[in-house]
Amino acid sequence: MTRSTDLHTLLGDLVQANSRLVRIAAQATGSTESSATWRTLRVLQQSGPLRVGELAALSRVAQPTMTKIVAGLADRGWVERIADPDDARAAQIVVTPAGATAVDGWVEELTSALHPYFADLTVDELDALRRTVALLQERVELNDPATTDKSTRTKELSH
Amino acid sequence: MTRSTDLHTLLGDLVQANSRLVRIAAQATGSTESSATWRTLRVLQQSGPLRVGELAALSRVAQPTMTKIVAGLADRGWVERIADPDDARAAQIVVTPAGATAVDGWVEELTSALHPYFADLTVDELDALRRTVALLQERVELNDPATTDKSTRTKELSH
DNA sequence: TGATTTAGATAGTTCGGCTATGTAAACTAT
DNA sequence: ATAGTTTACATAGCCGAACTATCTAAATCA
Repeated sequence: MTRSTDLHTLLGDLVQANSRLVRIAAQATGSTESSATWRTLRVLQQSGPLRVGELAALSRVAQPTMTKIVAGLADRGWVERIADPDDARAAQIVVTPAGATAVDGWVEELTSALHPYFADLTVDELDALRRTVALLQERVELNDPATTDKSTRTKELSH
Repeated sequence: MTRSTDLHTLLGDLVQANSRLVRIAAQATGSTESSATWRTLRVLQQSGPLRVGELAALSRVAQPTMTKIVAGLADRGWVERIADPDDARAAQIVVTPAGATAVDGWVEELTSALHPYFADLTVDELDALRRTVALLQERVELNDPATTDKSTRTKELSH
């Protein structure tokens, strides 16, 4: 049905399907905490301690947005600010053990909720899904946004 | 390859990658209109005229949320309410030509923004991506929640 | 030292999500 | 036929997450 040359259509469909997947996940978990919370914790978990500005850039949100998210996380005891001895303006944000437990629990809840939708995949389908996730991670996950120029990504981003 | 335990991880990674993709798309387009707007218009385009309640269910949001979204769309002239002669409580929501133009433009903008990230896919990668999108659509797109029997999904949407 | 740049916090707005509840139409049962 | 119930949607009110603009304070530089 989709033409092989129609990458545009494919990407549009991908985003739409993703959008629906996120809605399903949101409803299925019934989590009172919201997506930005978990997104931020996962970035922190995978990248280690970061400053607010770095975290904002990696998460692709504006700095004041991240300031608020971090404030919320700190309120819940899920992150801590470690003062930077060399720069009194900044602090490293680190995930606490409680934060790690919370995010792990949420991932478990989320994946359990989605599992029924994907429990009966064939081997081929699973393979395609696995390769696509790897692909998306390679292209999209924790890579620097355009503002932080890396010569290895100049080509893609300047297009 | 320890498939069933892998699936959990895979789904978690999928959602996270999706979440990042959506952030990239949001920033790349610089669209002032927001995702719920386009999501709703696309659902309407693909399903034809719907009542607010049907639209909310298909979009997996609460009915008052959809009431607000539809009000915003109507303000912009992108949808219209067609009174139902048989039920004075309800109206069919239809996309106007202006709405169709707007959503098409946004999809074009979005996919153009994402294109550089995926322009250099190999044939195999493209194939995996295409099959995954088809898979996601089958599981997730415009279908009822998991409680609905799979064999009867996809039917009750047309008209 | 004084000026500039940088990191982050505040202020203020908008939007999209939710629940609870109101209202009027449609249905149902007597 | 009407009273009560159910249904469809709107309204009200809350909150989180996103944005821009601006402020403060620290670091850096001339």
